Amino acid sequence: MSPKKEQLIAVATDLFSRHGFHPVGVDRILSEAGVARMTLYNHFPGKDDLISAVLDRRYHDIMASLRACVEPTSSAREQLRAIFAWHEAWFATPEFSGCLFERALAEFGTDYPKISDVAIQYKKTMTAWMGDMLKTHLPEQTATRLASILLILLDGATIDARAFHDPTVATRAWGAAEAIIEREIALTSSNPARR
Amino acid sequence: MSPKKEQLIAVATDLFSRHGFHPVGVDRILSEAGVARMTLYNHFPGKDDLISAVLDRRYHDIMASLRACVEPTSSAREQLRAIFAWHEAWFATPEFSGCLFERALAEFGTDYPKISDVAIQYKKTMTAWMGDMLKTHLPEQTATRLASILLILLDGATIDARAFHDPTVATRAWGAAEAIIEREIALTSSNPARR
DNA sequence: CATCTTATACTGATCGTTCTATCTATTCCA
DNA sequence: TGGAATAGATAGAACGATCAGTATAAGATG
Repeated sequence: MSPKKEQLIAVATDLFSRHGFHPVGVDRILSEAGVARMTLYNHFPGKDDLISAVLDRRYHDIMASLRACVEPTSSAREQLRAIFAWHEAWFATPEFSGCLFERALAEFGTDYPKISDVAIQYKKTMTAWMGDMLKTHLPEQTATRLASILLILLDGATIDARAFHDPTVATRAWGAAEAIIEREIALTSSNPARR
Repeated sequence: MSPKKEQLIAVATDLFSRHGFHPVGVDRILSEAGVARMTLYNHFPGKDDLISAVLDRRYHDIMASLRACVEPTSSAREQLRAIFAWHEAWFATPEFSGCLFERALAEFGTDYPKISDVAIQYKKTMTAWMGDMLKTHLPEQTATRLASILLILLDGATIDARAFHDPTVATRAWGAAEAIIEREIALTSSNPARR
């Protein structure tokens, strides 16, 4: 990919993260990236598509970073713990400013599919991934329901970590997740009929 | 309060809820409210203050609505259940479009205190309220930690309910909350030394 | 030669905000 | 009861700034 296009995405990601999508104008991205106006419009039909590209990039980066943190050979619980730990480390990052997908959803709603689709896909992918981990210990239906709860915990933790500038919410979220998982496993194993 | 001011807040609330804060211009609020330009600027120094007033109003409305749903004489668990049920009913509302406080935080971050303070105050109030309920059954420190988890669950459920257009996340969130509370109560009562 | 990037000027629209001048309703005093 | 004073609301023009996007032509790189 063109280095100019790369830099546009990188600078746009930084600016959008710090100030939001609407408040950051094309002009600012251009001057901060040191790129000419027409170069942007040669690579992207419009600002919407730049936003979309930023979210796409972010999606792949995050998934790659997450997968690198999760040892596929370890137990399901260990893998889930790694996901929550990844979030805590992320929250503690100085540049942490919430989840870009959530903020895109908050600013644009679900009316701009080009933008919101990535955000929703991210949620679905995470839920499915965690669901797969849980299915090694739990019946499918239970695992799916539990995964949706884990997503709620991760999303809620991300929101509150930003609002309170407090990375430790991830620890409490993981504590809650562990309690729920343990309870469900205990219920299932003590009552094999549920399998 | 002046009826014109009232209507400005009402119309602005509706438009902000449906489209976000940045995309809705002053002109649109004025024309939709049938109010003259200068009338707005006589009541509010600027758009920021109108947003702030909208959030303030929302804060008081929500707290009043919540308090009306929570029977003060019933048990702590019943009160908490009522809070989660209130959220589920809210999610199922046709005009539900996420939490306006969260969306204000997402759009403006914590750099505009006039706007973000209300959002953060709402979170703190909710946490303290739920913490007080839990303190009737649990030691203070445990109750505080648990309340922060309940807030995570409520915030996460609100986010996901909007993203997936699915009000039932509230039910799963409450199931998780119940599990965590039960476990904590069992732990405390079986080990009085923790009191 | 061809492709990419550059700079600059420009479009038409919209942004939040201010100004002016007129209109309407209430209030207060004679 | 009548008339002036006051306050609030009105319409509409205009402000300078910024918005996303386009046009054009020269410069760079291979």
